[in-house]
Amino acid sequence: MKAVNPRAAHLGLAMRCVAEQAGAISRAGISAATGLNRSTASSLIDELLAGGLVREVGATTRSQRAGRPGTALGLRDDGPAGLGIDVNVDYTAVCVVDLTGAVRYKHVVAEDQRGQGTREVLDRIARLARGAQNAAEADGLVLCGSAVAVPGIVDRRSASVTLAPNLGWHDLDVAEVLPADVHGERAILDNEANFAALSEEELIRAGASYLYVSGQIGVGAGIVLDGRLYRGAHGWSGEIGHLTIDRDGPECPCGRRGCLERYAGHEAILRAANIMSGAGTTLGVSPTADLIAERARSGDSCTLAALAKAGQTLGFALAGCLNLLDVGTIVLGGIYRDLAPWIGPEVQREVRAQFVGARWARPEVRASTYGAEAPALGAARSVVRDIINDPSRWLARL
Amino acid sequence: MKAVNPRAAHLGLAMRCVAEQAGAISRAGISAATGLNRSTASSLIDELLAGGLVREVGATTRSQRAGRPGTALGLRDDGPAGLGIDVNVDYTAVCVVDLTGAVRYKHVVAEDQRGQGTREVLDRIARLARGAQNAAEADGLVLCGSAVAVPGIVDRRSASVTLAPNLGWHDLDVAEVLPADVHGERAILDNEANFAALSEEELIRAGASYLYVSGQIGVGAGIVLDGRLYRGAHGWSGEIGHLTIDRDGPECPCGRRGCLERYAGHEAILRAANIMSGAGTTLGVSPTADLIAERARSGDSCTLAALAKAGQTLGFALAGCLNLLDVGTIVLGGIYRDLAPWIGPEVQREVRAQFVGARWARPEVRASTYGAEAPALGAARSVVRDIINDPSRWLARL
DNA sequence: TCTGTTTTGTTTGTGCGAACAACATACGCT
DNA sequence: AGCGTATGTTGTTCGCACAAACAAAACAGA
Repeated sequence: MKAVNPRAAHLGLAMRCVAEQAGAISRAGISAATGLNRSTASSLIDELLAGGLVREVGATTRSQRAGRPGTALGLRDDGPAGLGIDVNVDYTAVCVVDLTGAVRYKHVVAEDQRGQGTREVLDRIARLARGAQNAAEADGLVLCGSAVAVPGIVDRRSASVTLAPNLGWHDLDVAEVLPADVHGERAILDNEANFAALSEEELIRAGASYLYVSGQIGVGAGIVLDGRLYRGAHGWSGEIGHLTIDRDGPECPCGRRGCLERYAGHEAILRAANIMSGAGTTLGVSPTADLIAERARSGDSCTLAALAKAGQTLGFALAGCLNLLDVGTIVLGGIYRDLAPWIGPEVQREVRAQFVGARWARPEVRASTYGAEAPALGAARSVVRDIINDPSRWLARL
Repeated sequence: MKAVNPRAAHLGLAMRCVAEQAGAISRAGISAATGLNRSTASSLIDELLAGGLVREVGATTRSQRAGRPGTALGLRDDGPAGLGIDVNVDYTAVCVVDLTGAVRYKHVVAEDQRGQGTREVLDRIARLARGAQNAAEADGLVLCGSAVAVPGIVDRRSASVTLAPNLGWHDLDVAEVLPADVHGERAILDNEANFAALSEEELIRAGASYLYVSGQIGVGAGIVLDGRLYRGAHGWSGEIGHLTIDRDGPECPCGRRGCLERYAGHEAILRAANIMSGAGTTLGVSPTADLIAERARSGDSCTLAALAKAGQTLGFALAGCLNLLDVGTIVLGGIYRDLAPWIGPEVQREVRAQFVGARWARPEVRASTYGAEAPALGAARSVVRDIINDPSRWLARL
């Protein structure tokens, strides 16, 4: 229940136009696309230019047509930037993304957090964040906010971690250690799978509905409907790892039986492929995913069979999700991305067999654009996306 | 990509305020709730008063406080009204709802459509609609639009039925026969379960997320997220009837095995309870649901066992949906509403056992507010809700 | 009963932003 | 070179929201 500010709304409108067709739209083009008057569009662009969000990129848009060519507009790559941090069990990743969505800085530290105290982990995060901030400033960027991806349940209001079992965290205020709240804004917190889902820029821009399936130690999903993330009534949406595949299946630590994780989770695949990594301790996610992929490439029949079975079971579960949600696309992320050459076709086949609407439309199954860096990238992008959607907030703080 | 019209947006804002707290809010209250200036709120209300959407209801809002009492505002019950039509296999229902959401006219014709030609069915719909229109006008109302609920797949753009297998319809333009498009607006079309879900006014107003499970011949669901209906990429969301419960289960007409419908669908319950209605032909939905309820009330152990099993299976399937969507509420509609005393507890128990977040939050399982009239009512309400959300469109046509 | 206080609703002026029209500019085409 | 077309800018008008002032209607207290 809030009154609208037309100027702010129109600034966002113009900004989104520039973002969507960067380098290929002029002031007149924005006028045509939005229905605003040409003079109004000019005024809005002036404000965005002065605020350092937009710049005139080319002298001409598209030639070969009669009439005066317009001056093409694009997002500035030296304006505000977003800091994304992904705290995971066996690695921590930071990245900086500019307004155009390009990655300007990236740093990954592979180190298992489980043996360490909370204080040490937080210190490392703070150090990494400061390093990213320094690098960004040296690159002419200004950090305008930060976002942290956590493998667990978060309370977005207080920006604190409610429970992250694999990190041993509960009721922890992560935002407090970050440098980017210098600007007065606290860090945004969210679940890893949710931020990973938000890394698929192209689908979001298209306003698509999709399910981003993230295979890690567990199996989670980020749900994007009509281009917007759906978090659920309590923020626990996408908990597909414990969908029941077979009520008489193997026991799961969660107390139930036959959960999807027991068939298509990371450890389940390792076990089925007879790759038991050192007495039950899981190594870093990507290394072992690489190991599985390597064995599959070399044609190891046991591994291939394990992947086929995992893909089939995953596809079966996802078909159920499709029947409920009718999303157009399924994105395979996390370890599934690297295993997509073997798992993808199985998923696709199973989905098409079980999806009620398969006769009229075929949901697309694709590998995610980014790998392990997806959560950090999605987190950083969601920061700059906030600025693109509502530039007035950024302009207000000069 | 459309420029905003602040006046229209604020008119909608004021209208929603009045709708939400009808009879208990003054101009000053709207100003406080929206942040708009008191004079602006007055101006908006003047426009709504002149347009016949709002009226001054009481002289005073709440006494016992110092200061001049405000004039309470409420929605007019003699303004524009919505026409809702529910075309089902064994009955057709029409109803008229005024701005306040009250049902002003209701008429149900129980007649099996299956033996009849498309033309005859359409003629009956047109006749019912005209009857409703006449009754509404005699009651001082003005129909401002109509909505049709259909058991099948619709194309909302063209407002035509793509496929309704149980009616024998395909690619049919239903809107053309309705009288309410006199006003230039074509009828809105949607799936039965979707409109039924929209009949839960209270939850929508609260902006809640819920799953409306509609038990009919099949089992469907309407998905409402944050107070808005989610229809899916193709408009096929909520097809939970063919979620697989047991891959080795009984065959289903859809070609798969062990679908939910085979366990918790209407016919499945009838069969399990040993109530086979006349050699396989299903009667009207509510009659047989009443029959089941009657037997259950009389303590028939076979029926009670059948209901318990159906509830358990339904709950199992819904728990999976909850893990994916994390909605706060599950609403049991269709035949499940009348059977809720026996099915509800089973569903609730199963959901709490299988829902991952059950330790921290318990999703509510409730029976739907309305029974067989829910789709028609939801359809009619969605018409008036459109006016409440954007009164400027109505005001523009004087 | 009278007065001060508080809240409501209306009136009046002011300023901002958007629409509109007119004009200047730049380019392609003939 | 001249014409047509599309772009960008400038100045004016208009709609809309806001602030301030004022009137009205209660209540509280002397």
